[in-house]
Amino acid sequence: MANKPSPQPVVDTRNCLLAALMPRDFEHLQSGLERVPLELGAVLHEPGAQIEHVYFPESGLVSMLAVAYGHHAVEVGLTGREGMIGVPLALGHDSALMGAFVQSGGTALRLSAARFRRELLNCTTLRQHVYGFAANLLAQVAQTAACNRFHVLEQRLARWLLMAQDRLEAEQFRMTHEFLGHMLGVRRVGVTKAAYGLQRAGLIHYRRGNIFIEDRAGLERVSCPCYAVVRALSQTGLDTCHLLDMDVAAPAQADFCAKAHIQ
Amino acid sequence: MANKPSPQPVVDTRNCLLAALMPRDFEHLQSGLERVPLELGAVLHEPGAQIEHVYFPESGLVSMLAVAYGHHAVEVGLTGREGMIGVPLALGHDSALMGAFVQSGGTALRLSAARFRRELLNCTTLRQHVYGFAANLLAQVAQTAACNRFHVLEQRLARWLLMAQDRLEAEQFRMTHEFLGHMLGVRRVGVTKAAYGLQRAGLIHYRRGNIFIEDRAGLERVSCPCYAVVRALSQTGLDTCHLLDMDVAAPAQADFCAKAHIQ
DNA sequence: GTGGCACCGTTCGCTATCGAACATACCTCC
DNA sequence: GGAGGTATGTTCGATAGCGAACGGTGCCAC
Repeated sequence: MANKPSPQPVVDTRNCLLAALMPRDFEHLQSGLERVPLELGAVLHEPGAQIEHVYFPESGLVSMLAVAYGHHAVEVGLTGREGMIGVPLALGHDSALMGAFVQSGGTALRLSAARFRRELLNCTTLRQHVYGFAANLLAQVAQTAACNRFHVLEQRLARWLLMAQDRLEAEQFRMTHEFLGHMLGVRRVGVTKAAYGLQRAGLIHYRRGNIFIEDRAGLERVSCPCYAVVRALSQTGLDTCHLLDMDVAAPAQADFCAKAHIQ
Repeated sequence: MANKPSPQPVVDTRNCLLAALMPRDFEHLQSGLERVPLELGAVLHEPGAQIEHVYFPESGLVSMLAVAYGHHAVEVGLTGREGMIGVPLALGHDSALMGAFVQSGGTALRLSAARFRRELLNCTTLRQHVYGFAANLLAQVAQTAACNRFHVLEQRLARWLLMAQDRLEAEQFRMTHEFLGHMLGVRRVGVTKAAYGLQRAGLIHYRRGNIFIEDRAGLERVSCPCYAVVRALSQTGLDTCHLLDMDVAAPAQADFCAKAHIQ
């Protein structure tokens, strides 16, 4: 806790979990890492199937999906270069609990499942960051569950766009209404209506599969507060590497329970 | 991995995570453990607040809640003696990510946050079981998110009753429509209608806050498959201590993605 | 340039659930 | 044995989203 010389993270990758490692640790890991493209639409993990590789995205966007038997999938988690795909493995569970699906192309570093488990045992820093991300993911998934239950589509769409923009670090990205519908668990038609609303309000505009964020602050206003909540929760607790230089005013967390008091 | 004499778990507690420890480990832990009643309606954790204690239920039922700002809470996770309350702490996150609320009274062993973190470092077995439960929880929360989005109330109610029965190990338990409404994130009236449907079908019957499960197999039929899915996922991977002597035929997991294929 | 396709816009009838009431039955306590 | 509280039953109008369909429009390939 004293003022040790602050560790110089290796910046050989843009993935936050790996970039936070000490040079020594990262070098040790390097022989197992393989840089692979994340191609749009690729399925990284099928739910229930054995995990072969874990992925550390460096760019792009990966959705984690849960499937309601007989229905479509919904997105329950979303990560970019701040996280990883394969959290269950770190928890000792060798099959995927959620589907993982590339939403927006990029690259990732991947590691075999066996190697990942070994490294996790050897490297405290890696373990800390991976578990920190696991906690964030749990928070995100839980909030998404509530959000899916209560908030109307327009709010949820705004939230999704904000989350995507944070991770893609761009004002514009490719994303059709059809895809958004799959993520939000609604029909394409529903997305069109909601997106039209946001466009009319001057918050976004879109055109043939390209979405442009026009007014981010405005989007934050119409989005459900789940956006800010997840962001705030992910900043408390373990000080993990964080991609976002956020300036969000943390919402009043104190009265969550008051608002939802049972009885 | 060889045939060591199979470890004799201490059966000093009915909590599965703790009961799975070696005698030596459990004894070491004992000085920090305190048996406390879980009183119906007690709030064990407030979301966002510092975690003071972790709880290992021995009986009773604890819900984990996520709050949609300005709305009610929904249950995103449910545990009894097979799990614990305070998973984020094991992941290095010292504030609660979800609310925790006693649904049905019982007792728990509790441990201070600091002691828990220490023991977790020292005891491999504890770590394995806690992380295994964390994985199960993640799966449960993710599935609940999808379930809340897609399935109709009657199915979800049936699922909830099954989960509760598994954990309470009884055919009958106290539970009003009002409470169920809070758990499922719907109005009391909605629960009354759905429950009435289940009662007419001879699957349950209820009376002034007591619910009796009459036909478990029937409930499993009308419940959404999320019930079986979560149960199945929690049985793959790490072989954690499991409360349930289940005979469920694992659902066909292979075609999850096929059903939900994104194009 | 024209055919085909991917993407977006719109409509219609339908259903689950909502919010807000009000009505009834049972249990407990004095 | 009545009073009051708790638990369940019922109703009414409103609405978000569903499923299915069809129409338009810009882009690209041939």
